[in-house]
Amino acid sequence: MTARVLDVLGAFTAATPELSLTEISRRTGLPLTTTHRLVGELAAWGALERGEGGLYRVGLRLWEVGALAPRGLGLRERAMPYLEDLHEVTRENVQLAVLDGAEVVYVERLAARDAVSIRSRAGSRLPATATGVGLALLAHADPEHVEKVLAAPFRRFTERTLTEPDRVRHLLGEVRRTGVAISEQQIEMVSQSVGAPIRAGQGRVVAALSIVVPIEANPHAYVPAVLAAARGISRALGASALATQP
Amino acid sequence: MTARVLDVLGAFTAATPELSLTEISRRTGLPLTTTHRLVGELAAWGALERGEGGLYRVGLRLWEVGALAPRGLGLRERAMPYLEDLHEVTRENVQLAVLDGAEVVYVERLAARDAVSIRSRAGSRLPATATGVGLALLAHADPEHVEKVLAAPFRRFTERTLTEPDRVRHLLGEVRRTGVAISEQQIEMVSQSVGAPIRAGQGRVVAALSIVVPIEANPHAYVPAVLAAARGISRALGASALATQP
DNA sequence: GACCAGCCTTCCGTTGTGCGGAAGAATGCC
DNA sequence: GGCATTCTTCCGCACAACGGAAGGCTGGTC
Repeated sequence: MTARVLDVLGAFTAATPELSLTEISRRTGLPLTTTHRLVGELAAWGALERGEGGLYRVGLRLWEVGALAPRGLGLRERAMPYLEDLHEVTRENVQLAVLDGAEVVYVERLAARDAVSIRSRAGSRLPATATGVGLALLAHADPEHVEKVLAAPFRRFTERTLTEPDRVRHLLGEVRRTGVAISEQQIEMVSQSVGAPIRAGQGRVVAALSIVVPIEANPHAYVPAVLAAARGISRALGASALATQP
Repeated sequence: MTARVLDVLGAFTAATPELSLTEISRRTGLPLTTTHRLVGELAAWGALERGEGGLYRVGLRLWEVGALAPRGLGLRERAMPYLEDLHEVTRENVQLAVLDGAEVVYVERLAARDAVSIRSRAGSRLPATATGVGLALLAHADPEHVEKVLAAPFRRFTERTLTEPDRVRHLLGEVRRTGVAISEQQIEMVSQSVGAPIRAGQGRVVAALSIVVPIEANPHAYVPAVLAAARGISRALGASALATQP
């Protein structure tokens, strides 16, 4: 029955953070009565909250428990000073992400006012092969895992989105050599990103950061600043036993 | 049985973000077999993750769902530019919090390198009456709710921590008049905070921000900057129907 | 190398808790 | 006022969750 509780929580998305009881029932496929009961129990604990209009939303208590995730806010807490430095120095969007299967999950995103707009937000996911952070993470991931990722279907956003496994393998080799991943126009035609891996104890790559700049900009100009921030965070994590990815 | 699943999640704390199976069983009072089964189901979904040493921790998937909480990351996402402005201009610690019962929950905290150290982190809680953000929130809360809060036992941190209901009532009146809450030496003897309410659609107070400075500083000097940031965030939230507190 | 303590995993008989259809209340729209 | 939709409550039923027992695994001690 645990699965049902989690299905209810999984019904909420970034696009629809507030749902009616009936809508939750529809999305989870559970009978209305069952949904009513589960939602009531989740609300009593604080995992869900009910607004004035009768719509349910994720509650503060769940956010608090979620905030204990070492790979979530735990990571961003320690990375934050370096992200802010990079953000201040470059005046561009800065992102921090971890690998989860074939996707990256954005743990933090510092948007810049006049910068090119980006579609990620904290908590959102994108395919690893289509992002600077993802390429930086895959370049240092277990080769078996990389092959699994490349064997799965690719998701396309623009005509520049990578879709051939061999091109990705080649690019990952370049990333390993240069230490940075440059991803051009894969998500939006107007932007590119420069990503670098972040290491924790024993040198394992546990996260990546990237800066997102307009396609007209020279990405190589940002490489020193991105690498400096990534190294700063890596040093900050050096004493921590933050676990590696699968 | 929903309660058991949530009890398992509730076993994790900021002090102990990683737990063994036996420890989870101990903390929740559940038999080992039951704990094993529930933890396995939570891990299969991604709400928990198991590290190499066999310890469990809150998983990314739960953080992602938690990130959908409008009163959590939803709020901070929109507040962030103003928090960063305040942070940059003042070079002090900046916090964003919401009221939950008799406590405030910190949704964001921007620490400053050379600033007085503070004990809150995103996801942590403190009594509302003992903090700048809490006083700013209570000043504009439903009077019945305020009386409930004042009727409960007070938690003391320093000899300056407020513990008399009448003094709090008086102070809340001042906060309503001046628009800001100054909380001196209530949590740590070396610091004080300046808090201001943040309003959403229809003028309801839904959150508060504060700046934490050394006790030697003149708190009134920060009032204009704090109010400006609070008003900026309030305007940013004006178009949103972010719900009010209970 | 043997032994022990502590932790974790698997099995399986038992039972009580979760299930969900039915009926009705509430709300908003025409 | 009638209707459609959503939400709430009741309660008989059955099966999925329960958890003790047994055993495996690991690391430390002698």
